Amino acid sequence: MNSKSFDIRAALLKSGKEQFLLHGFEGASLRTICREAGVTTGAFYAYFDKKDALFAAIVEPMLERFRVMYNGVIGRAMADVKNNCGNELEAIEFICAHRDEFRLLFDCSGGTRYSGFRERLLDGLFFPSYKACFDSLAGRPVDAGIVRLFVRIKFTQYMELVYGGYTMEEIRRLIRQYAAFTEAGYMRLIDEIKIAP
Amino acid sequence: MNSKSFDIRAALLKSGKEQFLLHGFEGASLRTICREAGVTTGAFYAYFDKKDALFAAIVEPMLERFRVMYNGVIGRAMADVKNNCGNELEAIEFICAHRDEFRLLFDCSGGTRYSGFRERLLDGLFFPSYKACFDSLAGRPVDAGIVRLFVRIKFTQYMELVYGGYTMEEIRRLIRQYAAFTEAGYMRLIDEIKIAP
Amino acid sequence: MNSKSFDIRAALLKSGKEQFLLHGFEGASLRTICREAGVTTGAFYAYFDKKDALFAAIVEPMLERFRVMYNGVIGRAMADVKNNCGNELEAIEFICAHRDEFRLLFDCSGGTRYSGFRERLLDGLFFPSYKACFDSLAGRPVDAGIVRLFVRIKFTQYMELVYGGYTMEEIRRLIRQYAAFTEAGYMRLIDEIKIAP
Amino acid sequence: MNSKSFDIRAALLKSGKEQFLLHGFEGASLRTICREAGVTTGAFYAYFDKKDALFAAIVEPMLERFRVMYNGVIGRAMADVKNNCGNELEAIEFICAHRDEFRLLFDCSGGTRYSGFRERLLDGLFFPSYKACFDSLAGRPVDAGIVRLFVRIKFTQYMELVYGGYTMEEIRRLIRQYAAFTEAGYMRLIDEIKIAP
DNA sequence: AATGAATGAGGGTTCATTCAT
DNA sequence: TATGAATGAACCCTCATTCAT
Repeated sequence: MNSKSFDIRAALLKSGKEQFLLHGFEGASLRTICREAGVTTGAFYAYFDKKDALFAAIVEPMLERFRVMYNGVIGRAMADVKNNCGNELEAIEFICAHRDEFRLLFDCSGGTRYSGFRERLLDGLFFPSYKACFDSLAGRPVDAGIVRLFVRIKFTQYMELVYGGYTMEEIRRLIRQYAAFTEAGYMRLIDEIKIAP
Repeated sequence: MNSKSFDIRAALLKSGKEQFLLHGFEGASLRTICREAGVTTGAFYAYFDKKDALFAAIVEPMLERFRVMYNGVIGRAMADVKNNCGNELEAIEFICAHRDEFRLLFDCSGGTRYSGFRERLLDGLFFPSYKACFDSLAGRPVDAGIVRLFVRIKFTQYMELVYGGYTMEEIRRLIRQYAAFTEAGYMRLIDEIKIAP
Repeated sequence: MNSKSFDIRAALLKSGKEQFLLHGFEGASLRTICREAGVTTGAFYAYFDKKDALFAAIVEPMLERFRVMYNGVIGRAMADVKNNCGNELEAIEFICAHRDEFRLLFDCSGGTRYSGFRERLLDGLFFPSYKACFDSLAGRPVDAGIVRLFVRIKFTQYMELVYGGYTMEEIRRLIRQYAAFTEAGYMRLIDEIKIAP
Repeated sequence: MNSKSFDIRAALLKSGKEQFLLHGFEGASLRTICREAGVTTGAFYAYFDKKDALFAAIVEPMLERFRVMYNGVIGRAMADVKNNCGNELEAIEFICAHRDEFRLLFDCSGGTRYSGFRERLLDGLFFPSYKACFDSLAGRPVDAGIVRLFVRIKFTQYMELVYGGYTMEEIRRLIRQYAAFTEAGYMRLIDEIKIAP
């Protein structure tokens, strides 16, 4: 792969990302993607098998690292659930650094192999790990519904930060400010989990 | 408009809502919509100018009432910001009662004039009214960023409830339960808004 | 279906038959078929689901009658195997009357649901019925290989008549002339089948 | 042409033959042919002008020898038309030895310059030589139709043997067996040619 | 001699929209 | 008012062929 083909591949990834974000996977036109990349439609298929492969190539490199990272974060969060703020910040920073890719996965992946990614992530990855975390904290199985809701709300809150149009610097500040809002309530939730059935 | 035309129009609105929810605006086929409504494609254009007009006709009646209602809610919330929980519950009940239409606007409106509805709602409607509310409470302009975040987070929390598959009864219970989590922090936020620059 | 749509359907069947015969099913272009029929490509799909459905619509009506007729022919041939010449003439006349459709099925059906039609016809329909016929004549199971060969050769001979560019009148004459050639040998084959192991 | 070019050319001929047999000339992909040959698409055009030239290069060497051989066979058949069975066996053996190439010409040549090869072979080569043979035997012009039919039927019979999945040994045996069927009738045909107008 | 990226037309198919009836 | 056939552009994708390297 010489530097020119690298450029074309990169240009396709770039315009693909743009078009998928604008119109969703199915709504985006390969012709437009190619035109924006300064390439004919035929050339596309020298780089990607199908439309779906372009989408995958945009998100997969990030996903690889996300999977690795998330396992580390969740491990540490399990070990120290009260002070998992630092760990979560790490995760948020990662997501912020790849906010486009996550938006692709959440909102623009209909018709790809990643369709339903958000639900699988929440119910298949975040929920089980948080459930285990809370169960361990409470010393007993806590209500699944409340955990599920907690996970989804926590997650969407972070997504608001990510998609709110803030810079990473602003996000760091907002999280600090917001901690004032959540910490007191968070402590109460932990207590309630420990006490209530 | 006789009763038959009314039926056809209603059938188109119904099947349009179904198909838009299933496949999004751009993904939905007008032919399928017409077939499901038991109507020919030609007949469609006797009732609606274009595909987009069908979408608008589905959401607009609800939007009219929502705008009216929201102005009422925000007025009362302004008057009693500490106990706006009841007011918000009214709004949530409205959204729950029209959750399909809101989901159309949030997740299925790409390609319509309502594309980006969520952002416009948050930044153009909710944010200004909450900002005014908080400014009035604090007696001075409070930090716009923290208000904007507050609005977005509060909103997404409610949306999780609305789209979490809960019944209205469960939602009421969850909001009460969840209040344990938010109240303490909420009070602190109010304090901070009152005190901090 | 008004007379105009009937015309278009008929025109599509006609130009489809022509193009499929010229270039085979896969080699034929739907755009060309439509152009020859004086119709846009989009219109095609008002009459046929897919390219394959056009092919099916061309051959299926004839096939229906062929199946019925063949069962009749084979029944009579079984009853009077020595003088089945008349029966076979009936079959040949039918095939001649639909020689284009048979050529489609034999030589131009790659890629359609009828792919391999010739082999299925010979091995699945003609062979079993001739085998039964010969077994009954000989009073014992005759060699399957010789029957299979007999069937295939007999069949291809007839196909030569059909595809030889002869008129039906010429074919009748040739079959009569040709009978002089085959009859003597045919008698010997029957004898051999009766005697040999 | 060094040995490497020879290898590449040979590899292209080999994979070309395979792909043309599998998918027909038009259905076969030049890219696949090149990939199977372990060669880039660009390299192909160092050896062949166009796709069609590859097809020609596959069948032409065999065709050259076939034409030479056929002229010899027909010469001897002319000299001894009654016992031309041995001569024909020679032709069949040749075809068997190159059955792939003949199948390319008969069934896979649509779109090449050899399209319609079978008809040209029968009407342009076999028919005239058999016609001359029979005219000479009868001492006068015999009916062209009956000769044409004779040629076509004889040919298709042999082709059934060649493509029936038999070994050369089996084919020899079947021809002997089948002679029982044809000989008697064949004699009558000769007589008829000699006598009838 | 050989590469393989790039072309651009064409493949089958679906689409929102129009219009003669 | 209502039809539904017809349009023609656009969809994703594959093709034989070319050409700068």
